[in-house]
Amino acid sequence: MTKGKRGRPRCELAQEAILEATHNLLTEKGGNGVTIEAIAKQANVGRPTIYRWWPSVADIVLDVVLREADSAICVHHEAPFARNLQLFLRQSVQTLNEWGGAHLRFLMAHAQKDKEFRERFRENFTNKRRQIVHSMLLHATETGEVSPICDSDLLIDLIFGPMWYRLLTGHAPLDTHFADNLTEQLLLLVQENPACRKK
Amino acid sequence: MTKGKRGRPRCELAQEAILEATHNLLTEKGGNGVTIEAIAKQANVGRPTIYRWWPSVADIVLDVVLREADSAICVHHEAPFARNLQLFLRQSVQTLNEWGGAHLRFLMAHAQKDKEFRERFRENFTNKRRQIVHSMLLHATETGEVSPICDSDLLIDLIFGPMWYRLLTGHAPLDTHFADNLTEQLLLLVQENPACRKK
Amino acid sequence: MTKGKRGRPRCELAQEAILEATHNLLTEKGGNGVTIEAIAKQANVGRPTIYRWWPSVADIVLDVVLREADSAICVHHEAPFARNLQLFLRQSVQTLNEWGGAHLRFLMAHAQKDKEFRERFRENFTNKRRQIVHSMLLHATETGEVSPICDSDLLIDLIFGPMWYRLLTGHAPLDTHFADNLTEQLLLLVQENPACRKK
Amino acid sequence: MTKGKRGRPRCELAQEAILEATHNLLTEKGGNGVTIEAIAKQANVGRPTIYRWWPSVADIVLDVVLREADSAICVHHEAPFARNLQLFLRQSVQTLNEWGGAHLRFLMAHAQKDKEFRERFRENFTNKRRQIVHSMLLHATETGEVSPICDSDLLIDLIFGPMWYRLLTGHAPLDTHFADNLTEQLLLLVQENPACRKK
DNA sequence: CCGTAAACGAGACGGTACGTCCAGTCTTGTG
DNA sequence: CACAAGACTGGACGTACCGTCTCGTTTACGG
Repeated sequence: MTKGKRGRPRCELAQEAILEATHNLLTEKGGNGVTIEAIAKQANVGRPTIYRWWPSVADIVLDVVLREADSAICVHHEAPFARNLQLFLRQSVQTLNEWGGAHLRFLMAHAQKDKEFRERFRENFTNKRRQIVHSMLLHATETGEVSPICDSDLLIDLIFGPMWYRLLTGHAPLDTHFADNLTEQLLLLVQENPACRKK
Repeated sequence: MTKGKRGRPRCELAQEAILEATHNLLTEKGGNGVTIEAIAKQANVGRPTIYRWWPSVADIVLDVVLREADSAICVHHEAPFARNLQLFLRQSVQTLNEWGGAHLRFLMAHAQKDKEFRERFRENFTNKRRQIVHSMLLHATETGEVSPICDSDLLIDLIFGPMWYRLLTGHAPLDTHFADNLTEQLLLLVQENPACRKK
Repeated sequence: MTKGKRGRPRCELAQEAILEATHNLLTEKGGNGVTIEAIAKQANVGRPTIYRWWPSVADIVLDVVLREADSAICVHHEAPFARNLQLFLRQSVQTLNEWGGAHLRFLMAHAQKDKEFRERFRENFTNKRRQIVHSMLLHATETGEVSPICDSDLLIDLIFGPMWYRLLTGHAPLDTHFADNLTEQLLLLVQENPACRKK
Repeated sequence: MTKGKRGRPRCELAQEAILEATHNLLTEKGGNGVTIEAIAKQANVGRPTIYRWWPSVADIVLDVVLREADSAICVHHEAPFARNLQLFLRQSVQTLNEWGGAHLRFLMAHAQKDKEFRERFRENFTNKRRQIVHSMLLHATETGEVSPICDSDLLIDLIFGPMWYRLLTGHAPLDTHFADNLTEQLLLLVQENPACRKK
């Protein structure tokens, strides 16, 4: 007997509806309104159907974010590094303000409660985003735009850390001004940085 | 008619027990074990007694952290700024590793779900911590150790952001090595920083 | 175009497997283990296949019982009535103890929840069993072994009622001793019964 | 605040409401409508409140029946045994027809699925009812109205068995005619019964 | 020095959401 | 075209906590 696919194929409409319902609930009612029950109701779907494909609400939100984020990322290596970094930060900040803020705050909150999800989140989102920046840095090093990086991990922390920090605490706005100032400071560290050069 | 105080004075032992029980639950069972119910049981206290003094679990945790943090902060302005910054980061990192990690992760997670608590958290913890650094910077500016700061808010974000980021995502360790490297980079920004100087 | 048979011929093995699986589940796991899902899995059969032939689990169990019961019934009219009655009760009691108890308890329980099944159950099982006794009584009346029966329905209730009662409540064992004692009492009612004679 | 008393004193009111709601649901919608969820809704009660006091729906129904049954039992030992027996059967039959049928069918059905409940049911209902009859028989034996009973258990089975049997299968009506006929047959067994006398 | 009023433990209350089981239907690919 | 496999909607389950609300019972001030 061929092991192949038997049985009713999984209904993609259902998954689509679940993701969309989750997205809508997040943007409309914020993180507290995102419940398995509410999603199921909004998507006209049975609760067990949700559990068949996702282990928790947070994983659905993660899928929503990944799907949107994939289409949003655009880095042109041909452009100068300084411009690229500015663009990346501006885009990130803009996304957080437009729709992604509630999503990411929800994800990070859940990641603190569920150790296994924290790893999935890190693997599928955080590290992916870091790698984008890492490759940007590598490319800029080759072209000589930036000094050789001593501890690129720390540098990347300096890029994402402040954004997350502002997003989560809300002590100051996440605007273009912030993105540009951050860009400026980071460029200072990266260009003519004696601490890096010597290593 | 002197109204004065009638009735039984509030039992401070109860509050003490609640704070201690919360602390123990957090360190032993992690964030998920900290529920009003568990705290009440552990502290041998009725649940309403808790609600009488704190509006939510997170506020108890916040009190636990504030009490511990107050005793942990020690900044000596007489020391050189570079040394002070290093000390501050090392102490912060050490605290997060020893006991404070679970606490702060719990607080930040709850701050995402409860808007009003987010403000209390920001007011009583985040901003307090920022002010310490801010005054350090001001003092160092006066002594000429660091260049005049154009956007001290951003600079402070660059200090706390990476720490929170590592704490919450867990993608890399929060160790002395990290604290020292971060110190080094921050000092570069602060000393002879043309971007700041010119403004 | 010859009509002939198109498509896959229906598999009688499947129905066999379903009945056997149901029987096994009942005897092994008791009434709670008998679900459409479990039967389908045990019989290596799709659930819709079951629904094609039976409207509910109880109907499958009824079929299992009917099939077994048909082969178990053996009444010899030539024997004296007293002996026949004793044999019938002993056999019934023995069947309930050996395998049929779980089956009949399951059937009776379901009959209380599903009105339509209750009628099918009564028609195909209860009444069939009553008729066997009824014909026994009729034959015995003709031979003069028993007095003419005034209300044979009640008499038959007195035969089956106690058995069901013990089976369902479990307050006392269903053993040979019980069967013999019941036989004895019933014979008293049936032989030289003034209440019946006079009518 | 006049909406109703909340808090602890509602305790008894809640249980009252639960029992009444269960009773109403049973009589109106039959056994299938009796769900923990439906009861909770009908009684304006949280589901956990129900679980705090009863382990299952069947136990609630059992309480409903016990409460009603206690008030319905009336046996006058001064009356002659024959009259007493007739009264008992007539009352039992009447109760089953008026309201108790659905309740008892539900109880017996659940007793088949839940072994532990079966014991509670037997202990608190079945055996209680049997003891009433048992004491009636004992008293009648002392006064000489009935022959010494050889196997009173069996005799009691002959009283309750047919009633349950008719109730559960529904093959014949549970009316006064039935009660009187059953009384008549039982009296025959009990008076001048050689099978008993000789033992 | 005793009455009284606040704070206490205990825990029941109405609820919300959870994650699971199973029912019964529908859809597909295989033989 | 009957079948297995299995995904679908949906209803009820029993559990964990929530935040609110009495219950008596301390307990230390104020009359």
